[in-house]
Amino acid sequence: MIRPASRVYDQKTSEREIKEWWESGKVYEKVKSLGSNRKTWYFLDGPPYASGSIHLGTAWNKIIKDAIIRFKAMQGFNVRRQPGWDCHGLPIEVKVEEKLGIKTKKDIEQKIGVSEFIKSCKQWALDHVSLMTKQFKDIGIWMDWDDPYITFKNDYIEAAWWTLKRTYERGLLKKDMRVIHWCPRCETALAEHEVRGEYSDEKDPSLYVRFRLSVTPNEYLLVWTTTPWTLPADVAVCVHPHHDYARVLVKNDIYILARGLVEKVMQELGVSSYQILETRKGKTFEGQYYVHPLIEEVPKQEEFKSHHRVICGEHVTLEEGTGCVHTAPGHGEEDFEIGAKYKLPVFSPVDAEGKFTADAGKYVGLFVKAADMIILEDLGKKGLLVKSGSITHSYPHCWRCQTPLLFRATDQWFLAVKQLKPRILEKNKANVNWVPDWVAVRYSNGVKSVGDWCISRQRYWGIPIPIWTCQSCGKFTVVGSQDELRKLATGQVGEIDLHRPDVDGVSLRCSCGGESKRVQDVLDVWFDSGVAGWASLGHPTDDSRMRQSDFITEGEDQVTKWFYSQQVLSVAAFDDVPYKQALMHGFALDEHGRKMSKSLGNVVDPSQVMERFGADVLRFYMLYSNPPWEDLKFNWEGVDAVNKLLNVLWNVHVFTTTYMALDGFDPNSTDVDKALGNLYPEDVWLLSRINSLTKETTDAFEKFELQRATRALANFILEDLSRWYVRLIRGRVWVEKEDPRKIAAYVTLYQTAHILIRLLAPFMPHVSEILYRDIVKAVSPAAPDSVHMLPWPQEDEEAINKKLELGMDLVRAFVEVAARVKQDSKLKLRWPIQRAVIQTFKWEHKKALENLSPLLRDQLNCKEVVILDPQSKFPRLGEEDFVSAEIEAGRIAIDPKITTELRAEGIARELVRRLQTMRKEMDLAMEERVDAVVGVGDQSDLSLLGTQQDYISNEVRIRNLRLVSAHEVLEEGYSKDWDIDDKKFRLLIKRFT
RNA sequence: GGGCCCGUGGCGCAGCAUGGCUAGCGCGCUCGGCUGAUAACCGGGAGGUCACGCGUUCGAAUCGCGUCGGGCCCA
Repeated sequence: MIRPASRVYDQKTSEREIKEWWESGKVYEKVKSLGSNRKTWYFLDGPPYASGSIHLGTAWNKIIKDAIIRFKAMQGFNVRRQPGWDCHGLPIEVKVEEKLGIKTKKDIEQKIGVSEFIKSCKQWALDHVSLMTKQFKDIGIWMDWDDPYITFKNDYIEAAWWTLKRTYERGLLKKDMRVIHWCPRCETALAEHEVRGEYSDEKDPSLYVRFRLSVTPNEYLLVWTTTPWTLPADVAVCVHPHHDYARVLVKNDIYILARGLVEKVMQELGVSSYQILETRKGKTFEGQYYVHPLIEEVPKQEEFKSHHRVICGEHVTLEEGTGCVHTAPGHGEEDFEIGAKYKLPVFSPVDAEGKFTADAGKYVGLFVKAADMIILEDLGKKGLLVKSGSITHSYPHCWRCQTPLLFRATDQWFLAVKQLKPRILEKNKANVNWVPDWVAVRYSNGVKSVGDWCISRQRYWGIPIPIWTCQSCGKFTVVGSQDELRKLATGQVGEIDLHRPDVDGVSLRCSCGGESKRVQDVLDVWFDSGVAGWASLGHPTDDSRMRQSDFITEGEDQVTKWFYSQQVLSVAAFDDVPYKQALMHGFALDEHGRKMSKSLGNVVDPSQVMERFGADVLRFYMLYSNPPWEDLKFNWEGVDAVNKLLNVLWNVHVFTTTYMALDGFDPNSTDVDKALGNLYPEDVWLLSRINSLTKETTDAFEKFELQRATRALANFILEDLSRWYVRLIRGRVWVEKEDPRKIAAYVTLYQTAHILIRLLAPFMPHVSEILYRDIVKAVSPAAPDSVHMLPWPQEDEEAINKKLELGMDLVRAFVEVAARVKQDSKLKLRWPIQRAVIQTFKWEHKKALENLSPLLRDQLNCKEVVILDPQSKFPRLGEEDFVSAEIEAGRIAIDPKITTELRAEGIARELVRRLQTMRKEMDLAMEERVDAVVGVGDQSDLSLLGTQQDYISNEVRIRNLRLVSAHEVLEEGYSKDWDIDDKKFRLLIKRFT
């Protein structure tokens, strides 16, 4: 039995109840088992980082995924929907350091101990996995929460090891000394992509230093730098070979600098009088020796004297500085490269903490930035400092601790991405469908500009790099699995957690007979998530473990991160890309399009939205306000609009269930075929619309244009269903007898709702479940338990009638304009009119209106409608006193004369409305009958209303209706005085029990 | 400095691939109306240099170039 739904929908309570039922009834498991022998659709979840709690962006990400997953499951696929968690890496290490109150790597090793530290990191990750899992569940995200992939599990680590071994076998893994970004606080290398977007302004010294040429005592190379601390490591000065350089005489000294910069530099140095002695190409200075400016302070530089000269490099720019670039191969990328060409020593007298080593002579023990001022002083004392000032420039910082990064030359492990690039681009182009399509451009631009990938980190909480180096022969061994480790180990390896410090304790036997020790590094976390495609399926042993994901989706920052790292590792290990379709989504910004940040105080927490509106509203809103790939400007008013939509949907449900319950409507015992034979045009129309909607929603889903789907659904619910169809059938459902035309409306409504709730299910999983329960499960106990177990609706092309849909649009347009005309003529809408004349401009439109004229007549509230051919003569204003108006499709004229009969009907309608209001105020049940007295102030109206008694009684469900003069209303009951059209009325309703 | 995306009434969006009606919709404001599903709805009104400039064209919100602002990424 269908029962009337409660009048208001309490989202929070209902959603909680539904979730509990999903849990207790194992509904998710049932849905999953439906798919077990169907075709697999492999979705891969990009693992969120398990440190904080979820924010709007993470919520949006999972909401998009969930909607698509649910859609695919309903379409009949066996959807792989395992969630993942990214658990390793510096962010958690930093949090744990804070928690333990420690600051340095020494503290970790000496105060806490690596083992304890790892334990704390693991616990931190687990705590946050469970916190975030709960938060995702609250939003109604359906994934395998009990069986996620977790990057710190042994089998996951083994998959990463296996992958690394693959890269080694293919000659893509190499150890190299490189100059890379280094965080002196975290004491580790950072990869290119970790530095991306981490530039912010930093104030640094800006100084001009002169390097004296060895042979000519008063001639100098003029050098500009913002990092005086790199001068102790300077070994050469670089000029551009093809640019002009000038020898400039200032007082008794000669300076060499780029010709094009002379004026600018002289002005900056405050030199007004100078003379350009000569201009030569940079190349001509090559090989000229200079005296290192800190030769006394840094005795080690004595060893490099043969290198202290002018070299040439095309990387030198004339945009700033002097065109003479001091070169320290140990502290700059370009310096390192040009240094390699000239075989310069890579001198880097700086340790992991950013302090000078003994090689730096007098500066030993100083933090490099702190040494800046001292170096400045020393240069000043020696008369080599020409000018010092300061500059604010953009400089990279550590993404975790905000420490300004240094460049430092160290031994690191690299993946030869440069070598792999052409293959990545080729496979990507052939095998990946990017959504939207322009992301493909963004992606390949990113790949083209990328260098080799530094995968080693000098940290603890990460996948240990499975490389062991022989202490005697230096050969290294890459281990691909736990088994292999046991086989090669010198001793017995029992149960082992593959993290540090346990793995560090395992020594291997080298083929030379020597003993191998593990390299101390761990892997970059982006390596972890990069292998998710196969690591989540278990430890691979061969190529067969490669399975392409059918679909992945992440935020736009991941284009050069996760989308990229996956492709690199997959092409390296399996020679193919690991996913077929990638949808890039935007960022969740505040309502003004600014980034949400704690410092701006504009952060909106998803739980705030849920608290006020529930999960369905949050979900629908986030998929409604934007295309997924654009940034979402979060806006409370928009959320409110969706809430109203939900309210309207619920009201339609209340309407439907109320009347169906009243009439005991049962879709299973009703003769549906007979009812379908009695359909009104508006019924046929609604069935056409719901099928058109199905088509549109499916198409939008397939293209991941989720906003198109939600907007079409919202439009249907508001415009077609609530504002139009319900209005049209109101009269029919009010009829009290068993009327086939009423049943036709119920059948139509029922069939429509049955489709609608399925279309809504991926977006609003809770409310659609309730609607399903109330109208489907209530009458069909054998139906599946959950709406989410139903198949996705397939549109019935036969039911789609575009001509009828067009006709109905025209009806609505004419009804709308008629209301305007009446209002302009001061005719109340409720008062009927005699005649309306309509003319369309096109035959096609006239044909579309066929069969709709009775409907038009009712909705125009008139006695007679004439629809003219496009070429007929249309009544002009004045000709018959018609009032008229024109719309795009045609025009309409109405007769504004109010005859006696029309007046009677009009007053009757006014009375009905007021009596209904009174019934409502009395809180009468809808079908409850009453007695009523209508007291009329005006005698002529009293006689007029005689013809309307039946009408009034019917509409208001009155058993005995008395029409009397107003002063004669004296009985007991609920009475009220009214003023209608300046006439007095006294109405009285009496309930009888 | 480079790549990609976005910029339409106070706010949030549609329209733009295939240039052409009076540039639509929702929220908000305002006046009026309707209502036994509806704390819903309908109609009128005020409110727009379609970021700006130049160009192509008979005609540009729509196409091209440039500038400015926002976002992500790269340097």
